[in-house]
Amino acid sequence: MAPSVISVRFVCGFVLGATSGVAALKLYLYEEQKTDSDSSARLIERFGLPQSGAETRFYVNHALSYDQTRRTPRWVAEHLSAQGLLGHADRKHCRFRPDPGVPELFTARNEDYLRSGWSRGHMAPAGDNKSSERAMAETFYLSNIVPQNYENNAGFWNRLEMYCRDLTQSFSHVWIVSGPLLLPRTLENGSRTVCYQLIGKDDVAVPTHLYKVILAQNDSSPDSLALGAFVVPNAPIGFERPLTEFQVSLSDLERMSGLTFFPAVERRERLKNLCDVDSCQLMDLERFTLYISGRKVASARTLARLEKIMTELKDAGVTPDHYLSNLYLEKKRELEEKEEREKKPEP
DNA sequence: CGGGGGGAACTC
DNA sequence: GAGTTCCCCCCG
Repeated sequence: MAPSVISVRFVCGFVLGATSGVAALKLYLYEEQKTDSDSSARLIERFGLPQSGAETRFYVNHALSYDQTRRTPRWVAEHLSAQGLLGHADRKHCRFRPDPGVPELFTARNEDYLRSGWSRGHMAPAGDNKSSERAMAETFYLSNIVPQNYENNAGFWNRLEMYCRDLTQSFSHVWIVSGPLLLPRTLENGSRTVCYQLIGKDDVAVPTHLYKVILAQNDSSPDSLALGAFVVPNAPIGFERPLTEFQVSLSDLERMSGLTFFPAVERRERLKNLCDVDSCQLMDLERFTLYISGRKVASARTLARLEKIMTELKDAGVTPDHYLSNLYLEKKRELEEKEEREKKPEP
């Protein structure tokens, strides 16, 4: 079958200097002051003022603001705790689908992503919602999804999400805000320019970067909050790159994103650096490979598949640890019984 | 854990 | 016949 023709579209724009922003702020303040005592203020909104659809949307276990222009979220917020991560909801029972709460005119569709060269990357991860089938299903709404590099999604970003879940072992509460960024770059002529790809008939914007803000708190010292902000390019990132390489200051991320994170936190100047009070270390290659192999062993359905997983692990130069070895032996017994049963009732 | 794809079965 | 859904396969 011939490969289908894929139209690739890009959006480019210039980033204005900071001075115009200051001017706009002054004008805004002036207008607001003037219209406060002006009855004609009502006339301007007789037929309503434009709506952006950026209001906060609440789901079982996450909340987000949707960007109707980019067909992606602006931000997605969630709260993690050790207790809340327990459960057995299975992503195999979930399907990516348009968010029924987003107007059809502005929603992304699966066809936009399929064969686009980009994967559908969760912002609130499915793996954070094993406690509830509904909560997990809602994370598969395309309002929670951005076009993400395959290797990044399955690799570095995946390990970052695992690290966030691990934090619930050290902290009572972990709040996370994740989202896409469309960052400018400097062209050869020196101009600061935003340029990003659009995919599908709905022109879903491919972010240049992804961000994650992590806020952690312990019940034992609730006044002591630790925060880390990270900006990750939407591209493959190898195991040799530490998470700390991608850490940025909160204010820098706020400048980039136009968002104010955790506005209700008092005394922000007293926030501790997460990477000072915690390792901020992602899984290394060996541990990650062992973990992935464990998941594959658990889901193996034939002995042939099971043996292939172990062979590939050996070829990768990784020795199974006790956990994986036991998992393998249990699975082997289970599959041997199963395949024996399937042979017997032959008519 | 994070993502794909194809095909059978089903519906209209 | 086209579209949808589910199941099972695969990959890093």
